[in-house]
Amino acid sequence: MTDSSTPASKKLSFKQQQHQFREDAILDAVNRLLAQKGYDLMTMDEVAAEVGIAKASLYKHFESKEAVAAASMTRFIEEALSMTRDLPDHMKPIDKIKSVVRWAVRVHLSGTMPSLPSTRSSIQQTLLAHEPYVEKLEQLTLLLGEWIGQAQDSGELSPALPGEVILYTIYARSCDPVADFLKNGGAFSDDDIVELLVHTCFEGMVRTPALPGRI
Amino acid sequence: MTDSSTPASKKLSFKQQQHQFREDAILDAVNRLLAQKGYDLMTMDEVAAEVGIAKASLYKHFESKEAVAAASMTRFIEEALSMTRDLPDHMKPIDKIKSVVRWAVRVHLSGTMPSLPSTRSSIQQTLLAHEPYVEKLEQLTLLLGEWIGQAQDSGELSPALPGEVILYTIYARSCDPVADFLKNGGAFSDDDIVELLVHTCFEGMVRTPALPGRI
DNA sequence: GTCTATAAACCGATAGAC
DNA sequence: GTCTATCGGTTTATAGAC
Repeated sequence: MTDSSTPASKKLSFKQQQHQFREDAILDAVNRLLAQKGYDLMTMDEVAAEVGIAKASLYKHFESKEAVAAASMTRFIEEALSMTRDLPDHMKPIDKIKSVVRWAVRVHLSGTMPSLPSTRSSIQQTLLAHEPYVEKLEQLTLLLGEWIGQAQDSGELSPALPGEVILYTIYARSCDPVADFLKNGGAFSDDDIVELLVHTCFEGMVRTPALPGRI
Repeated sequence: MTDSSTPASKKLSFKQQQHQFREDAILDAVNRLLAQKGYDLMTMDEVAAEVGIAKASLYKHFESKEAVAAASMTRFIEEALSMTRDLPDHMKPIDKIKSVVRWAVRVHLSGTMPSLPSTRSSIQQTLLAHEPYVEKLEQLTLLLGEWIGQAQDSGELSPALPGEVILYTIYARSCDPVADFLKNGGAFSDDDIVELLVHTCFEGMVRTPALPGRI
């Protein structure tokens, strides 16, 4: 179904290209709907309507609602992983970590962040049983964990905080509802919101002595 | 329906007491289910089963699922407001604010925090049209806004941060999924989790010069 | 593969007996 | 007010024609 491996040829046939294009369109729609309404409120009728095909056609590409959501989330994690791996080597660990959060908040604001860390979604356990997703997530966690350790060793992140706390906080801030509230308020640009969130995430809200006038 | 005003008598009749008791039991169940699964995944069958009555009886007390959820949320906000108002006057504004967050995280960890700031829940707009809820929420916001301003004036909170950002962050941290992750991890006690969350919320995750050994 | 039409399950809400 | 039984609507998933 999602098998795009064609051993002995670099180019895909026209039919395969069309198939791949259609599947990408489906995943785009799912991604958008997951960001807007979350898994439970998203219906397959909506997905089909947004793609512009019949619902039955949808089930020729993916065998269930859970499967299509898992595929969408997996594609998203792959993007996050590839973005993270592409960060230049010369950056300091703390700046790499901040870049990841910055990227995630920006994606969130653009309305294409599937609601990841919602313990209250019925897809959570399905996702944790979906190996491609878990695998990529573990690789991302490994990479971030390394940088967190380095940043703690160099004193850029607090060594007194358990690594898991920092890791979970980074993941959680990527879907922080504060971004939605501020965007709905309309008083700030997306760039402002990103910087405000990254600041409160890493520096907190207390007065820091080294602060200049603005933030 | 929720009319408990009996003008000329301090005591409620037995029937009224029983009615009130039953309604409290319903709201308790709704509160628990809202915390566990959120509004959309909560079913009226579950609520009825948890209370131990038939679903039709539920509808004698509340006219709809939306109404019963709104009543539960309103009762919760009233508790938060009353807890906030009861904070001793001699406390510094920053400590009052921290106390509110501490209380909220503790409630969250106890499994009785209805999922408030979920922009992706279908009850959000219903709630904002429910006057008793909005009224209490505004009073709470007013109180917190005052303390935030005072804490910024005295330099305990960063004056460079817009007040709305601090306010929204306080609300958001009360339902932070990080608490769930850490609790599921099992490596920390509830007290530990509360302190870790409050710390990252106010002090951030960077190394603060004034830090002693632990946190 | 795509469509229309429909089955099967679930859920919010109600009817009517007691 | 509480119950059982059921309606009406929605949603996931599929059958079958093209």
